[in-house]
Amino acid sequence: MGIQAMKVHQLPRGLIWDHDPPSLSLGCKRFRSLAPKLSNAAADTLSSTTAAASSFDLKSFIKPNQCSPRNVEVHKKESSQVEAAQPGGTRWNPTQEQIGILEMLYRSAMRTPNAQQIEQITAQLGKYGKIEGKNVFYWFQNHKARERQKQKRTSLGLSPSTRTPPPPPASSLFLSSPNKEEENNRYKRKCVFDEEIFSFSSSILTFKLNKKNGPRFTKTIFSLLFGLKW
Amino acid sequence: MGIQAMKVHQLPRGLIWDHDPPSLSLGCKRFRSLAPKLSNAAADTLSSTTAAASSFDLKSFIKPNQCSPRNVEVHKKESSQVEAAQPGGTRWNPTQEQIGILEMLYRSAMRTPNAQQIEQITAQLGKYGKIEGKNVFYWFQNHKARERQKQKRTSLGLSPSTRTPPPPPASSLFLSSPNKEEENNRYKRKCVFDEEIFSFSSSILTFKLNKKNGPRFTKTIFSLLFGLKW
DNA sequence: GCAAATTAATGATTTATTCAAG
DNA sequence: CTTGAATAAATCATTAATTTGC
Repeated sequence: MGIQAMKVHQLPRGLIWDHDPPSLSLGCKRFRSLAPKLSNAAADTLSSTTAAASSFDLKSFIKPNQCSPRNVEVHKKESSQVEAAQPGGTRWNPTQEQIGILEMLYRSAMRTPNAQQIEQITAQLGKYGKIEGKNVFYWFQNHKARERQKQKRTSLGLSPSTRTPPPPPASSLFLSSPNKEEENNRYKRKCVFDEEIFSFSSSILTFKLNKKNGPRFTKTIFSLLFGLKW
Repeated sequence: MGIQAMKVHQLPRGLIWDHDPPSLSLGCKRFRSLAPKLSNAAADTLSSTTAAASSFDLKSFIKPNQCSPRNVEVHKKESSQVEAAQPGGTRWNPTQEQIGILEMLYRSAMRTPNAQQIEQITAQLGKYGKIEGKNVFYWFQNHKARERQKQKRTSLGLSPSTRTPPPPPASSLFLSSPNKEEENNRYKRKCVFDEEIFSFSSSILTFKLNKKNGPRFTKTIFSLLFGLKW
């Protein structure tokens, strides 16, 4: 079994935003001219690292802690509504045409469009309303995730006996996806992994070991076993 | 390096980000003239949604399932042209200067730089070696995550009394059975546990873990060993 | 010493989770 | 409640360190 897993890895994926990760700091002003005390220590470090780097203008990058998006417990908004790039609408509000096209693509098996595809889709959807590449990116991510979510919840509700949703052994190899998405093969679900490990069933561990490095791990474990001194 | 045989191909990672169609289509033909049945349904949907959208060129986006990066069983090497740029440069390999600056920024409280900041940082780091915005983005993500990880593990090892519930009864040391579901719930920090379990394959890490967490791991490991079925 | 074997570190990618607008 | 947006966690994959057998 181990060998079947020898899947060669996949192709690289693109981040869709060229130079524009989805605005990572929502309600954060830029503070470009701010020079926190921290910059001193940092500057020292820099000089100690390399002289050349000393030309780096640290101050222009320093950002106060408060800007850390998720950690801010307070004022998220009053820090001025930022650049307010969008006059009014803060987030993308897809039109029916756009949704139609996206769903069509989704049904057509598209799940994780690459950079170029996103570009093209965005261009097309742009005909029906304002849109950015990241909107397309997020749409697919969310759509995928929520489909999985729903599926999980459904299966859970339908089979209450699923105490241990058997990550079916070898047999599943031939039974998989008569009707479902092929994405099952991707990751070993975390929860499943945990469960099995915790229950000491060993099957997962064995599987994993076989899958990843086969004999080598087996050897290691055995030597460990025999060399244990507890 | 692990298994040589596994190394089947190396794609030009760096390039694909710009406008990389070629590499992404590796092993996947475009089928641009192909009109899968799926597209029919999709087209119907589309038309039902809006007539205007019908001008959307679905076919140019259709992608066969096999093209899903993670599932692809590629065999290959480059489809010729493509790379050219990086002779073997698959992933970003930061220079000392770059790392120095990044760490400096990190110590200066920067955690999640926004798009503009990333742009600036990239520009600066570009002086010391090839780099892209995504590298900066990822660096911060990883650095953050791994700091958390380390912290969590450390706190777990150093202060077992804080969170770690009463260590399992000694008597169960070798008797753990796959049925023990309660025990599963006792450990809340799944990622940590995963990590540790995973490290089981490494003699060195196992030693460390054993040293830090003692009995709990001893127990786990023994249980696993007795359950193994090679 | 050195080259192969192995481990540790970390860059890159995808999934899970969370927040909040509407 | 739905869902766009964003971050955190998990995972995969490649490279650098390090160890090991000659």
